[in-house]
Amino acid sequence: MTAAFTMTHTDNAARTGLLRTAHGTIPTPVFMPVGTAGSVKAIAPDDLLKIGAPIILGNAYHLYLRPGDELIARRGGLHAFASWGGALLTDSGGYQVFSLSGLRKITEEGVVFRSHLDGSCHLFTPENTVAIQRNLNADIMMVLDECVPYGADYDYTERSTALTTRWARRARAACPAGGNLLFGIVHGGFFTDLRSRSAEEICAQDFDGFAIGGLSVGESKAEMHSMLCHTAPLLPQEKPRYLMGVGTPLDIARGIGAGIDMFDCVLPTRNARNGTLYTSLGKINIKRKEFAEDDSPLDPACDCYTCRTFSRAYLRHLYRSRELSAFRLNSLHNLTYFLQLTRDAQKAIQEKRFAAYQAHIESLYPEESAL
RNA sequence: GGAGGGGUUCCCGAGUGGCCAAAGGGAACAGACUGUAAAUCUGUCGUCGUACGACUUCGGAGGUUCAAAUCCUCCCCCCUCCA
Repeated sequence: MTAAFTMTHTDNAARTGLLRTAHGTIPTPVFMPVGTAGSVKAIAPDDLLKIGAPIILGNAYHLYLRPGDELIARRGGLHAFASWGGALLTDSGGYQVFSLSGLRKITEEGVVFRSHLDGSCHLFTPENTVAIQRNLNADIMMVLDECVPYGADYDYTERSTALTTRWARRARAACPAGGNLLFGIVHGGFFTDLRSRSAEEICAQDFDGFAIGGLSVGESKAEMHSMLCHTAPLLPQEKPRYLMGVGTPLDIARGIGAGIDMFDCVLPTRNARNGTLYTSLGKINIKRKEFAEDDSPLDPACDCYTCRTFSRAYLRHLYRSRELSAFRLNSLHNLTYFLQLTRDAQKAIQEKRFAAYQAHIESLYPEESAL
């Protein structure tokens, strides 16, 4: 069986590669738009194709609750149900352990959630989250983990990370190898020795790729960066590396510099819906008065439909008027920007000039770049 | 002509003696958002001042009172009903 991942170029720690899935081969580094409920909010699959998204995310927790993973399975899986021909990665619900912390209880067996939709109780285990993700037919599945909250003390983090490791073994055991890819997740909070131990224990298992979890949970840029730089080199070279939930363009550029291959984040789509847009000139808030009569394109360097067609003044008007097209046009642009960012990074790595490229991105986000 | 109701800070609107620079909503102006409980949330929103504070404001003019958006008098304007 051919390996799922092939590294193609390197430039110091940064690398490019090809990730083979049942729904296409993905050039890395890659940014994966988030489509929690089986839809990248405000964006249809044909738009995703046009902007060159090879893979998107779904979420096991949300899709299990509604409409139900078995209902989706009866329709041929999430690709068929959502008419998405590209690759799919699903999160196990581990992030919801963190984000819905008021609605769940963690035990050795798994996590009991009270549904945020109707309050009903549901048990998520390493085994059934794999089963749910297989019902969805995700090309890449994630093991159930606990995303440790920022500020957790050493003792809590050590116990949580050990539990995530035991869960990872159970998930691997519950999932036949050779089908859908399964990724393990390294935790350890903000303690380097726990990150090292987690990496050792997770990477000793036969996963198809390895993720770094528990970053971008409220810590400073400096803390995140130092934890990333500690952890990324501990992951196997020959497997894909995925930095979960990250991040800003700057975070992504730094992640690539640290040897990460895959990223996902709600930022481009959520911020698009909240009026913050990423451009080749930096971040702008389209709501601002200064754009009221600005007839220039949103981003003169971008060739997305939004930038080719509309002025900043019009986009501001759409946003302020609560026109639904604002969500689509803004999301289309932001996703284009994030996807282009990783494509540009691929090119820079191939041409051995990634350091300069990263420096360029740093210069666009000066207020974030201090370390 | 008669009877009644009403004019509040950009808009709507609460407030009927002091706790009122005046609820609440909207608009406006900023900011946040990182494996999505998010078309969400936060701040500012009379003037000056970093702030304590000072000053001006509740249709207009006068008055009562230690104190008035609130009570009294007159005036201006708006709405409803009856003739």
